[in-house]
Amino acid sequence: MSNKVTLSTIALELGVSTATASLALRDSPLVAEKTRERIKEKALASGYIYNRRAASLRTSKSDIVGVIVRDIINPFFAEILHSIEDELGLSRQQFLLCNHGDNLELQNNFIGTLMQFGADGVIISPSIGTTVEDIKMMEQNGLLVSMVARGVEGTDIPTYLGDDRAGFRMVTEHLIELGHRNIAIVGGSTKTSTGRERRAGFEDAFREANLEITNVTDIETPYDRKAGYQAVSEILKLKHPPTAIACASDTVAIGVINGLRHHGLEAGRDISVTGYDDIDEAVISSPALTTVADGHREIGKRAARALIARVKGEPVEEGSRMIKPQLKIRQSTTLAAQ
Amino acid sequence: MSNKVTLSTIALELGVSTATASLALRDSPLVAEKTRERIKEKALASGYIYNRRAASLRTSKSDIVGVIVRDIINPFFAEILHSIEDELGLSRQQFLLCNHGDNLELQNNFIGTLMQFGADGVIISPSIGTTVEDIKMMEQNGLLVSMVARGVEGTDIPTYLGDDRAGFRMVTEHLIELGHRNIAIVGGSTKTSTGRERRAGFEDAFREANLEITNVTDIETPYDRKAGYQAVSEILKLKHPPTAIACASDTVAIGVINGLRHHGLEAGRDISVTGYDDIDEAVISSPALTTVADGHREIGKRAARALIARVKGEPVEEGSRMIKPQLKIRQSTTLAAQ
DNA sequence: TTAATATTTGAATGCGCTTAAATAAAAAGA
DNA sequence: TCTTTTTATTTAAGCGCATTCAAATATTAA
Repeated sequence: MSNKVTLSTIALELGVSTATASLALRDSPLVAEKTRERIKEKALASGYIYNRRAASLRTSKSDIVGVIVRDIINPFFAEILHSIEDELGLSRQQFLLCNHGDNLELQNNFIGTLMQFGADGVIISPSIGTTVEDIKMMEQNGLLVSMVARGVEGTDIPTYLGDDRAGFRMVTEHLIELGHRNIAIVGGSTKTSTGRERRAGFEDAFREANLEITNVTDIETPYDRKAGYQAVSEILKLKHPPTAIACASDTVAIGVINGLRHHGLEAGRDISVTGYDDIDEAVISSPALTTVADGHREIGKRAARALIARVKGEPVEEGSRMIKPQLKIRQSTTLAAQ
Repeated sequence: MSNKVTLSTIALELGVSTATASLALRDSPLVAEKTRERIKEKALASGYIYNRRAASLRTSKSDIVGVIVRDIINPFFAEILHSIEDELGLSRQQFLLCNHGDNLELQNNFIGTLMQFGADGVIISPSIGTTVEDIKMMEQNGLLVSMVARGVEGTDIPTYLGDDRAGFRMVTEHLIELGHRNIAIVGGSTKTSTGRERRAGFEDAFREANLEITNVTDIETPYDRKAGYQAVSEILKLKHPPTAIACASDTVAIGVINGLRHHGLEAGRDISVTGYDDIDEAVISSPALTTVADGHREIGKRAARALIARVKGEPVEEGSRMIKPQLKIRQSTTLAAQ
């Protein structure tokens, strides 16, 4: 183990001051070109490693941000994380990750840890139960915030969302056009704004079509395949089973499709199933999923950009913080059986 | 923004030294009970936040480790990450994540960054091309290493792997028993040890059964659904299409199943398909996937534990670093058509 | 040649914490 | 009462870097 080489090691060996060395390594114009080269060369040759902790202690900037999502196993969040990662990489920020799993305590513990690390900020898809006070507390402690996919009412923190109401209205309209009147909703929770918005979009579509909602089964589940799979048996037990199932996410929809198949039913032929999100998998699953592209990668990117801007003290890019959804009609929906 | 309250703020207000305050907050027996309580109370009341950067500068321990995997979008790694996260949480370590995507440069850049942050160690599933020197360099710079899912030949760094050779032999034996002789292999790369091991296991099974391998198509692809989906058309074009497709991962297998369905073929009826890994999704996909449980969550857990032990200076738990695989026979395999 | 200005470097300081060594205070023993 | 032990607290010295600000040197103008 080579003895640690620090700035002063280099400075000493070269007979300059640490100040000069520091400035040289950061390409300051205050230091002569020749000196700079000598210093940089020496640093490289002696295996110098910049100590960010020391620098950070001095500058009170850490180049660390927190990323908090519900669960990275969910492709929705995994894909968002990817776009965040890309964006952070561009400005050389690293991130500490936390899956809160809608456990508020876990989330807030992690936030405390972020503050201890002197994180510059946090990109968060907040847990159910997160309050305005939680957010305020972060900002007061120097943790800049940017929110993604879920918001918290009553703050003006940059928050990037899909337009769930509009999106869910779109799928519902599509199903109505196909003749479906008895539609089950599977997945999500009315404890989240997202869940409520989707329900509202559903009702919008019916109202717009001058139809009464006579028969709606609403099953709240987690956003995963298994939940969708299991919901099927519940649905098929109903006195009047639906002719279409509108899911709150693609993962749920894929679970539903598999569950139906288990019961001998094929989505897109015997029954219609829609997803939501348009994850990578949607287009290659079978049948290819009719779903809504909610721009989740885009909101991830924008949330990251907003945070970076805030950290740099730049103004946050103007423009809508809500992404327009797009209906993707594929093979999992079909005409309602008469 | 309240002015920063530090140890010395508290010490000053209470008329004690910062040393006492520091010791008190960490429950040192060196400080009187009454004093400790006073200090803790004050700290709480004044909103004191422990500054880890300062502490870390002093102690040269950061409580940060790096986690490097190929791609977190892959459920195999996402599930491994989860078990790592759980394990790290138990000893209050945070992690910086990096998806290298088999880009060596990206990986090594990140490793450099970890050193700058003074990370205690790194849990890595190394990129293709990682050399023994790369690993040595990390250790020499104080970055303790523990490897998972992939190894690097020629080091005695704790490395936790599935037994891919044994596992792939198991699926192959299963397929042979079902009467399959013309089996295609899809996914993976012989550039990785994993890829080579699987191929060896495949050959083991044939040799053991005293069969010649007369007809094997080996398609190297990334480990994702799309790759599996696309490989199908290639396979179906063959003069002698296989009666079974053994995939290198469950994700590939699911892609293959969907691809087959696109061509009107149903896995588990017209053709057999096997996966590998036994990710959560395997059991609820349809048909439920015949696959090998390779204990990936377990190796994640063990790799994390090993690293933690090393960081604490404790001996690394003894015992095998290779997990015994287990064959999971489900519905995606069936007798070979005559 | 001198004065004025621009360029380059160095010494000192502090960021907030930990820790070994030193000191002070209290308790116990003689 | 005076030591000796024991217990409680403080002093002081960094950890490695960035950042004034003043000093030294080089450059130009007068």
